[in-house]
Amino acid sequence: MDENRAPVKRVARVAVSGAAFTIDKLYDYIVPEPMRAALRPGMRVSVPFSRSNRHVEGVVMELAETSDYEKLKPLDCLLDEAPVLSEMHLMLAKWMKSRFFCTTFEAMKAMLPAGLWFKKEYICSIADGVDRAAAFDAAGEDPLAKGIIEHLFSLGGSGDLSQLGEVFGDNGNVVLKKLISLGILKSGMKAKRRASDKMAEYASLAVSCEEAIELAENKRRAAAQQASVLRLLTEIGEADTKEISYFTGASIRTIRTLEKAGFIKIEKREVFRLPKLKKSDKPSVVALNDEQQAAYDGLKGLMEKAEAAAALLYGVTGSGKTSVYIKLIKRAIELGGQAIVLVPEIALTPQLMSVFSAYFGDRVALLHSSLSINERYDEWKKIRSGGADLVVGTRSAIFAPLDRIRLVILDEEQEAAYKSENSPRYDAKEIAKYICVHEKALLLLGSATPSVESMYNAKLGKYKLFTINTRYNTRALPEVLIADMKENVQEGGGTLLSGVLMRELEKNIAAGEQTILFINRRGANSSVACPECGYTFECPSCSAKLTYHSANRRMMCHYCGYSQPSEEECPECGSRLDYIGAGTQRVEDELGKLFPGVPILRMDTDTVTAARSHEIILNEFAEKKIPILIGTQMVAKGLDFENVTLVGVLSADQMIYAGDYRARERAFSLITQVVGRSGRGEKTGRAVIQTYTPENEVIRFAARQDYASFFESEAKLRSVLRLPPFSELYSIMVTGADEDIVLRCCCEMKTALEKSVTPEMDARVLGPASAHILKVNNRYRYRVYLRCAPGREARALIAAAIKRYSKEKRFRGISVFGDVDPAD
DNA sequence: AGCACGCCGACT
DNA sequence: GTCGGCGTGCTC
Repeated sequence: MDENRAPVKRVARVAVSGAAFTIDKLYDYIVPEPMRAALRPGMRVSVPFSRSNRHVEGVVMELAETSDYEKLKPLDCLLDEAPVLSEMHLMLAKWMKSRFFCTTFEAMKAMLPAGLWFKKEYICSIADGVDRAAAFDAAGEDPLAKGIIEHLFSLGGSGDLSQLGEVFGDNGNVVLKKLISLGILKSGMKAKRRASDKMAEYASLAVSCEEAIELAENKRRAAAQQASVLRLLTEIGEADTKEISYFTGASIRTIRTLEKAGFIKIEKREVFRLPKLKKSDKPSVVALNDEQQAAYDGLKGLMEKAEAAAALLYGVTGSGKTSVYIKLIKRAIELGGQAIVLVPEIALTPQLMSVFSAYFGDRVALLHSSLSINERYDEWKKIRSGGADLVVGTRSAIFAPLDRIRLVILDEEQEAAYKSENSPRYDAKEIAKYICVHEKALLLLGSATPSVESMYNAKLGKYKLFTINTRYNTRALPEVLIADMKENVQEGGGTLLSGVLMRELEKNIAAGEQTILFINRRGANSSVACPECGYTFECPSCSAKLTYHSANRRMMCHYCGYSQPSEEECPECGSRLDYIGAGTQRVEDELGKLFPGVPILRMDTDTVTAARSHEIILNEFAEKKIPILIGTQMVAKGLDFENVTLVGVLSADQMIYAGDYRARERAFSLITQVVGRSGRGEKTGRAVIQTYTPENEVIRFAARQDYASFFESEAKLRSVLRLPPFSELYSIMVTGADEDIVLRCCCEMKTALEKSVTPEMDARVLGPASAHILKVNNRYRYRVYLRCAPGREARALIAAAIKRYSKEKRFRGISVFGDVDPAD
């Protein structure tokens, strides 16, 4: 042991979960003597907090010595044996607090798997020293009280409080309180981990192979099963006892007998419930073409320097960025490092996932949203114990507990999915930058249509730019037709499918080739409207329309989760309602009429369920050669079908003109990708883009797959409008039940901000503007924006404003949140 | 946020 | 008298 270690510190500085943003800071606690030796920063502890000394969770950020012990409380207990967060992650949490306006604890909570957290169970039990007679005596004639006491005794003295509430109803709670005040019952709390460690027993031979074989041969018929266990173990060395019993038919008891006899030994070991991976084909050697090789060489050079670096890999669709990633990851591992690969949404990139597992085998850990709590927890443990060199996952995988990170890759870096839409609203790209700077690692952003911000940084030289221009196998770009929907309507056609698209569809069906029709998400949700009077169903507590979900045949509110059964008739005029939405389903209907008998596959939130995943639908599409696939965003990415020679974008306009300043960028990216889907096999593809504004340059650039021109035009526009990356945009959202108070608070905050900005910040305060959905859960939502030059001062101003206005007495009942570069 | 403390009105 | 309403202030 290290004799010269610094003296054990007596004070722990803790980030607590009970503290809101306004009062969030590190709170000091005395570490009781017996815990001092074991306590280290990064461990979770339970501490008494506030006047009531309620027990809250916290994370020890640092250890210290301090002189005024008198006012400190001692911490209750340690919740971990070893730190769950590294020094780097603790620093990251502090930085996230200032960057994303969350508490330090919230930031750390986002870093750890849910399975690691404790679920508090409130229990109620018979008080010490109270026997049956005394308890029933106290209950008197109250049947409810008698029932509760009887129930508790039948449970062995204590029960879950919420369960008791369910069994005995609201009056039960009143009686419980009374019994507690009489001292008959006591309430308590039990902490339980959300995920448990799964243990398995492994058996192996305790004797040599030769002895085991001899033993097995000398066994009598009656002990045939014992013999087969021994034989199996001589062959495979060791195995899970459950598996042994499965393969040999021997019971666990038989195996135990062998252990008692000393022939085998059994040990308990932790096992990881890992998500099963589809084994893909054996990996071939990655061969790079000249451009790929050049990019790889440059990136490798950056990585080997072991200095923080950032690079943008701009490679057109189908240019083989993945091959470059794989070689780079291999190199990072050779250097003794580890890598993280982030993908925007795991469901959309199954191919990528299986490619990585084929190359890196079980040294890959997967972290994504569709893992169960237990699987996720186990993957996290596997990573922490050094069992993975490569972590592949969605946004939160950036927090993977690796300790030798050399490379972080963000694939499709322009995707909005990298920004968290719930608190803490962090941006995985920002986190990746922070981590790479601190770990002296290489950050690699990859995209076929880089975000304006990233390309701008590349042009400034902040990111090193690598370009791959040639498509793999040098396939030709698809031929793009732009269908003017204005003409279509004048000619008496519908508003969904243009004549151009119809003719191309006909050709494709006749040729036995496949078509993908893309409809964007907005409008694909079917809000219910009366065809006669136009009545729509609204959520009673939000200013949002209810949407129909065919899975449960209910109308639901996306914002608060309210739902009601669907109705047959319009409550206003009594006419029959139809539940065919405006989106994919309507297109499917129309196509069904136009091409009777032609199979059509639909992929949207309605048809994609747990049992029928994306993958299953896509396999069906590929294998059965179904002529037409209609879908939302989901069909736009990562799919590669040889027989698809026609792609249709049904309404390009909705994407371009709806929403925030990034709508054009998103539309360009999406259309470019969709068009790129066509003709990935031998045959050249075609694409049809339907629009009411064929002269729109976003559409023209996307049709030509002309990123360079798009970037130039968009960058100029942003520069003129002083939008990111030429400025920074912050939003402060104020919510409250009283619309007047919310608005008054916003106005006052705006004036205050205008006064406190300095000329150097070059700032403008905008708003107040109502949020995209004004009312959610009966709370009105308005925001004030601050647009200014990038810098720390602005963040401090925002943080101060949040603190000040959430405490302001005049604005009682409001909540204030801050957000950087808000997504809507 | 969440909880205790304290100061007022209604009621066994 | 006291139970409980909510306004106020604090959190190592």
